[in-house]
Amino acid sequence: MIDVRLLRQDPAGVRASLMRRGDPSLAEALDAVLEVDRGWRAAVAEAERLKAERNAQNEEVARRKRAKQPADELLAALKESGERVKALDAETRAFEATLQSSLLRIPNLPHPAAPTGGVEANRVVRSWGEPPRFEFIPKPHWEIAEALGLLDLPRGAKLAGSGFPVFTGAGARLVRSLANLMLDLHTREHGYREVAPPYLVNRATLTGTGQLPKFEEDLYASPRDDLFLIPTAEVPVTNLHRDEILEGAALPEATVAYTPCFRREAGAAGKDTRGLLRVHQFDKVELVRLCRPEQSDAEHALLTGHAEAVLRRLELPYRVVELATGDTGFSAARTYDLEVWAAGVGAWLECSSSSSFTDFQARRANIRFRPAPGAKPELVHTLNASGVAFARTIAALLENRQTAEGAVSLPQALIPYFGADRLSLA
RNA sequence: GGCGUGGUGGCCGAGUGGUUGAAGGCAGCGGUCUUGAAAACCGCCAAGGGGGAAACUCCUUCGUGAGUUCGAAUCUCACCCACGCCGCCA
Repeated sequence: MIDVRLLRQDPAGVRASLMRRGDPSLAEALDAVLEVDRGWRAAVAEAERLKAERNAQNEEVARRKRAKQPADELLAALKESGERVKALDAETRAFEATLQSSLLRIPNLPHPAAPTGGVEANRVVRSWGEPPRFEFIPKPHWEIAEALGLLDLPRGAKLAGSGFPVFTGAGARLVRSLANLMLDLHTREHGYREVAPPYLVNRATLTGTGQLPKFEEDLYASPRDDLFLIPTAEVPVTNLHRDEILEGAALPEATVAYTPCFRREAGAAGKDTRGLLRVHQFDKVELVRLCRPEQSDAEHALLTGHAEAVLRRLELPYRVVELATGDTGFSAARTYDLEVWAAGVGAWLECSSSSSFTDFQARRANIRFRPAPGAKPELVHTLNASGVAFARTIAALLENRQTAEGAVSLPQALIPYFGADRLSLA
């Protein structure tokens, strides 16, 4: 959620910043918020005035009762003003509800340094590794996986529908070894605390990180229980400290979680969806950091580096793309995507998204910290990055490291986890 | 899923309609005493939000929401959560 006080203080500045996202409808949304806010403030001021008046009268009533004096005329006046207070309270609540629901649908303000524009303005900020060269035409991962018995897409479709892959045999073992490799890397070398959170969460949790109320249709839900399957571990992990005040000394806080992710990806059928390119369920190791506001830019760089370390460890060539304002997600102020090269499909695949959310999620989730003992609480800044998503990483791994004989050689770092140096038929 | 009990300040725990924002205890902070510490004794001490340079001041808060009432921690309803027992289940 954006800061209402900032909006009151500098409506033009907020508007200009939001407009960098390139969505004209945001201007109207902002006007609506400002108008509701004016009404709200007027109602609150009037209600406060009336209540103060009534408090004084009530005290007098209590005093007279103790003194056994009559207070009939005061009671009559109180009854009358009570009606007005009730009406004003209802009005205030209505304003509040409207204000809240409008604000919850306005995206974060872009980071000043983020490039302005749509996807065409995204820029590659660095890259690592060389795309492999082959003496043969490299196959796409779904062919490799089928030949080696790593993946059973038809049976996944039978169980749940297309986009729900079944990893089989060495494929399942590969998933497990990747999870261990990534978790060990982040916990032992990058200092993250590991958690295993719920995969179903409530509305408050999804509102905290920004998926609700605006993107309910992207989520799988259990309506009877009013619970939703997490689209990313960011949701439960960031919300661990919802409605809490952290000690300043506890920041920055770094948490890692390995979970499946469930995404409806509605209307995404067709191109770019074959094999593991776009699925409804995939595993991901997620990194979440909470920090002081002044730390968040440095934390963002550090976090992105932690995600990159996974791809380096897996010896997968990748590039880092800084997203332009129009391509940046709803809650994020700035995002770097990590795109891994996949030789079989001949494309850069997004396998991690590293974002800084400034205080946007913290305000929604009410996550604060105490800058110093005894000081007033302030909102933290939240950041997260995939470290990394499995499906596309596995696709890249199979495609880049396939051999002429139809096997797949594994990167050094993965061998001890997997227990063999290659995936092959034998 | 059924029945029951309960949710009060950092913690424990009083409190069934009017100085209760909340007794008492513990913890914490300051002091007396002591070579130092402990013990004992005395004093202070809820949180969050708004305004203010500050002194200070206003608002909100007794699980959440709604209701009754001039007035609610206290009465009514709904919901959430915790614990116990039964049932079911990996």
